[in-house]
Parts: sequence; C-alpha cells; structure tokens
Amino acid sequence: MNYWLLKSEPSVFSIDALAAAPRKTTHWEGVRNFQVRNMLRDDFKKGDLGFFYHSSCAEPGIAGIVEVVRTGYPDASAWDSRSEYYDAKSTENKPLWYCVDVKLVRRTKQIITLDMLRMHAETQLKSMLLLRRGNRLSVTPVDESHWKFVLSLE
DNA sequence: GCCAACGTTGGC
DNA sequence: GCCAACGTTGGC
Repeated sequence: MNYWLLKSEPSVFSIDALAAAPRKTTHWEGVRNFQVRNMLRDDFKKGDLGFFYHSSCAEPGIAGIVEVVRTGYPDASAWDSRSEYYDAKSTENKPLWYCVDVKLVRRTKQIITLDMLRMHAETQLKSMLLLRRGNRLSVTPVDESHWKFVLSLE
C-alpha cells in the first residue's frame, strides 16, 4: 500500500467541498502533467491513503486524509470541449490523461501547515518531496516513515 | 536530439 | 504581483 500527497487549491476545490460531495468522493481530474499522470494511471492502488494538501492559499498545509477508492481511468474532462481541462490531443479511443477517485477519510485535527512540516525538513522529514526545493508536482509519493511522522504532528 | 522560448506552479 | 524552478513545445 502506498501513501501520497495530493495538492488542491482550496479556491478551486477545498476540503470543505470534498466533505460536501456525494459519498465524500471526487474524481481527481484535471491533471495535465505526464509524471503525475503516470502515477495516477500506474501506481495508485485501491486503499492507498493520501494527504489532502491546500496549496496557493493563505495557510498552505495538509487539511485531511483521503483514500483511493477507484484506480486510474481515463479523465473524461480532457475530451469535454466545455471543460477548462479540455485537451484536443486526448480522445475516448486514445485517452491521454487519467484520473482516480478519492474519498475523504477524515479531516486532520488542524491544518498541518507547510511551516510545521518545514521545521522538520532537515530531520524527520528529510527528503520529503513536498519540501524539496523547486518541487511543483501536484501529486507526490510519501514515504511511510514521513506519513507517520506527519500524523504525529497533529 | 538540442535548446531557447514559453507556460505553469506555488510560496511569499 | 514577483519570481524561482522546471515541464513542455517546436524550430533546427
């Protein structure tokens, strides 16, 4: 079983929006980066857990925990010409982009902020991809040791 | 296959 | 709004 960190801008899709969604589940759609696509398509397994991370906002940090409930399948938003995620290079016969479904397990007791994580960037969270300079991937794998340590910060 | 230009991410 | 970082594109 794998652990992940999924970034979302709360102004676009927040933990509140996920909590309010039917079955507290959402399509993790709109990924248009090949590295991330490959992870969604090939590496996400049912039952994997992920941190739901708020990015590009006043208080960046981990807001909740999600579970993978459906593994990679073609992202239909790519062939919807009305979608902001439309991509003419992807078709139903030859899908280019993939998504997964995730379900909210629970909110964290408070936002585990980027600042809190950074305090351990040279010790327990050394090599955590989120904290690596220049990292911009919207989905990153999380080591089990990092996962457990982050939760101990709650 | 190289690499400059361009676009995007995301913290600040 | 700035800008560092880096992925993508496209001419050659």
